[in-house]
Amino acid sequence: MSVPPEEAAKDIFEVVPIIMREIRSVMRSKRPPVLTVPQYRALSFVDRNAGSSLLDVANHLGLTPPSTSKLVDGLIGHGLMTREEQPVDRRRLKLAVTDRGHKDMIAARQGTLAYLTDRLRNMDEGDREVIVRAMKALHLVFTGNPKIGERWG
Amino acid sequence: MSVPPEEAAKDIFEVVPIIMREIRSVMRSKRPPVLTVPQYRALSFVDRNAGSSLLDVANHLGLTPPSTSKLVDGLIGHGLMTREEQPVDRRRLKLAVTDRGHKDMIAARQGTLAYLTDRLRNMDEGDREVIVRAMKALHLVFTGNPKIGERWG
DNA sequence: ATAATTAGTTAGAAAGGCTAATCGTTAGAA
DNA sequence: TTCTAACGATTAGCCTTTCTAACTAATTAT
Repeated sequence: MSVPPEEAAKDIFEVVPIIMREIRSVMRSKRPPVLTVPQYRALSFVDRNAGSSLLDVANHLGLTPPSTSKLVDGLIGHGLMTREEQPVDRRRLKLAVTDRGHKDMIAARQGTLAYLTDRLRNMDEGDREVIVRAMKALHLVFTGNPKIGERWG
Repeated sequence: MSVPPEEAAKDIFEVVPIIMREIRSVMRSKRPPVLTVPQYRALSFVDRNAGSSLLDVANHLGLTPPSTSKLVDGLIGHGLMTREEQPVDRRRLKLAVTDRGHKDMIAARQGTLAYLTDRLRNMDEGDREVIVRAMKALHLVFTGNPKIGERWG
């Protein structure tokens, strides 16, 4: 039986915001320290791509450069990231994650994954397989990249 | 082959924020009028459940009553919702969506669905079926409700 | 050399979220 | 029945996130 794209879109639009709210809520509930979802995403990205510029991060997060600048300001203020000048092109920043930033990022990830894992533990195993396949397909559609998981190194 | 809950959790945590960012970005890009995701969700809920109280909406959105009060204030200020007193219990509000609120909500929904549909159009049909099944399973896990789609009336 | 482009920041506004305190209404118990 | 407890909603005050517009500094191209 055929599944039109409209139907899949409807279901995604219904369910994704619900899950996202849970994720946000879990990440906010850990304290201290607190990492918001964008903060976590920024740390994670720079951690994987050492020496990223501000625009690299902005593109990855889907934020404007000013918003990203403020976000990075905050992370630096909390000692989770550093901002260096590059001799090659003095306009471009060279961002890097500090040890503490790395630790906080891992902690935030673990906390959230533990929560999600717990939610998924009692479900039908076939459903979990379907979810994994769906996430891979969606990742491809929305990023052009078929591979999930580089993020986790 | 067995899919442990940890793996599904990881994939969800990777992919859901990406999709959510797209949804948010599409909803923000329509103008005028602009509806944010929580605004859309509040309108949609009240539209389906005419006469809802503020707490009903707050529970649905997962927000505190004060936050919801502000959100509703904004919607009323833009002429998208009305707030009435109930004679039965004068503490409880009776919220309702105006014609314009209904129209804006439909427009926001259509715009977002059109975007998502477009993204999903060129994918393998089997993948779409997997996505639909995954969304239903996730909806059940995160809401306790197996049924998606009441939202759309 | 000067103009255009690029990277990033600052300024100012709006939205969205929280907790704590308050007000009016209703329900329950002495 | 009265008085107290609980409930629904708002206000006040705070902080964060995001935007757009305007700016500075550095680099590239004409």
